Amino acid sequence: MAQFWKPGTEKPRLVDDEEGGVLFFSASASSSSSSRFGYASIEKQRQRLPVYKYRTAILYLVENHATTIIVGETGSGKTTQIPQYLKEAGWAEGGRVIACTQPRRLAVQAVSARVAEEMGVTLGEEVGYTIRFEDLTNSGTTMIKFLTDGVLLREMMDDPLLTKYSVVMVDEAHERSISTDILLGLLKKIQRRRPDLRLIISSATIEAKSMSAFFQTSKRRRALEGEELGPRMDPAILSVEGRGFHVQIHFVEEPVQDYVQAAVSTVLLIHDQEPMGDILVFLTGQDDIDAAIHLLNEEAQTNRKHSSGLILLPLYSGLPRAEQELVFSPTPRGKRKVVISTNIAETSLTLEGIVYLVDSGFSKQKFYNPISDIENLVVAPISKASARQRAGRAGRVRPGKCYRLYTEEYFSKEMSAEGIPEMQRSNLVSCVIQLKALGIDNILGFDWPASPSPEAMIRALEILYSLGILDDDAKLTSPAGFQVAEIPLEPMISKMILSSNELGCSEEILTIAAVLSVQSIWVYGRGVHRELDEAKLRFAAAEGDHVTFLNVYKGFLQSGKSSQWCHKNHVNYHAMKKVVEIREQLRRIAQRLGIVVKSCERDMQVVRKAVTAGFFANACRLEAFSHSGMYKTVRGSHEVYIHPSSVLFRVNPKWVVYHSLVSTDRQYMRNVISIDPSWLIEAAPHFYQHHGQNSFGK
DNA sequence: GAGCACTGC
Repeated sequence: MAQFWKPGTEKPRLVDDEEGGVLFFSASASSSSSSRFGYASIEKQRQRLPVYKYRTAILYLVENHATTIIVGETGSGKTTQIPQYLKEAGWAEGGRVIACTQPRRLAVQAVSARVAEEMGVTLGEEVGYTIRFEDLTNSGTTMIKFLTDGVLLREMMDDPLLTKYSVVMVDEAHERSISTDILLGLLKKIQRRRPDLRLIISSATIEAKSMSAFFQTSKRRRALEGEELGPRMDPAILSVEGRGFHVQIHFVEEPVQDYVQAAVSTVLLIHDQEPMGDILVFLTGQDDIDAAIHLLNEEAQTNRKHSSGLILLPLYSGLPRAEQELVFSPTPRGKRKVVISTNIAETSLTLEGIVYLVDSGFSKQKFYNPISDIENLVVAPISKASARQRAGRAGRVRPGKCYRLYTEEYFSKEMSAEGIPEMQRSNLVSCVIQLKALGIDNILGFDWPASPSPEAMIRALEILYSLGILDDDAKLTSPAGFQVAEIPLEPMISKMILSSNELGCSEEILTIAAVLSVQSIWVYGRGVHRELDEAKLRFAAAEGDHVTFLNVYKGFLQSGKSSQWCHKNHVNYHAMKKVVEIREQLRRIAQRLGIVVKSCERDMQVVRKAVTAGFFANACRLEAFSHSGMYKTVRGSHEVYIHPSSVLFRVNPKWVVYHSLVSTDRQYMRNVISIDPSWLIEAAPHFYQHHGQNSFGK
């Protein structure tokens, strides 16, 4: 056991040649372990950040290149400093604005607050931010604006050339979210019309080359532009080192059979043999995490000396807020904290004090099959980029150790360098409608950083056509198409809202739309399934989950939005507050679109019709003679089941539509409502035209 | 009979 590990090293930093006119600054390899001193002035602190050494170089490159790619490791200070350098160099003069996008709302808020503090200004004035539902900027005074990439996309609908921005910095571009990829594609287009616009793409090492290739304009274009004044069109690449400490990498010598068991053994091994310091374990989901904690607890009972002093903390998004926050509490003296986490700890939140890292090499990832139109969540191997990111989590406070539960040979020979961009793993309905709203007609010919499959594109176009959002020429219909594009929700939900106007149930449908937009309004946790089921029964509606949501919402309002009421009923208080907030936003949007907000009172049939009008593509029929509750999708005859969390579980109405599928050993429909099949033909004659009368018989 | 993570006027 003691010789389980074979030390290895991380792949060295990519230091590349200068082919194709790409300028490359290599960072010095110094292990920057300079410590921060307590009372240094903000200015001194800023100068100590690794990125400070590159201030002049960055400003030079931005001045002279249309696109600059910054390869920066965590802790380099690039996100907070570069926008300030740009402002100091005059890029915000004359009413122009410097934009910096982030993939996450929380990051936008945190970073903008930090920058405002460093500049000694009030947040919302010179430095501001915009996220969905929150605009803390002041047009006229805001010079540096942080925003989510999705918000910047929305801004393009009003101002396609982003004329008020002088520089757009796309941060964390290596995460390759759908909105980042759309944004990169559009920014490249804008550059041709606006030579004055500068782009900064911040990316992890491993992605820098493909980013550079993407922004490289063709030789012919460059020859044409060569004579003109203006920035060079070829991208520059600059590498900035981070502030992380060295992390020693260990691989297993033989492949492991069971990564949960291996993770547990490794935690015990570290606890046995290594000095104090907290451990972070990456597993794939709640199941794995609960199993690992169970095994470690068992160990604690049978072999006390092995595991005494371990504090076991699960971490995943579905965990109630209070339990999530335990991972941030300081470790008591003489104890060792073991955080067992999903990918949430890889990007979304940062744990301080982690010294040991156990990497299973797997995560749950979404995949999309355009033929069946089904998105699956499956356990899949992570990429080298992810492995590297995970390892880095162990070196934030002092040198750390990373234990990888896969072999070095597997890492170097089989693990893919980078993950598959989300664009190539998703249903593209939302993406297509956004591009259409931005006036991009030739979607199949769009210049993407990573092209989605034509099948997925065609499937999205087909569904949008059936929803009446696109016409025969694949243009947005008026008014429905333009209205759906305005609503910041999944197009199927937006369509449901539009239909509710005609059906006279918009009050109810707005509530349902808001509930479907939050993760879950229920509190679920280990060992409380039965209590949750009982609580649900108090609200359960025979029609299905959507109508059940209406009952919960009504109860919540009647309780005076009480957190105690939520606790008593296993309802997630934070989720319900968000529902109220989103619903209010949707109500305003609906009114702006001319929707009359009206209640259908007790008539749930119209509510079900409105849901069907949006979700007809997800219609399923119970298999006759099936006692196992097996359904088949009307479109593709795929085998699906009602999720056990649904109020219709075991009720099994003959016809249902679902909101989403989750797949484990089976495909489970989540959020299900019973319908009458005749509504399907009413809602989408084209979609179901090839089905004869018989297939809809009762 | 049971849920990776984000996000949008």
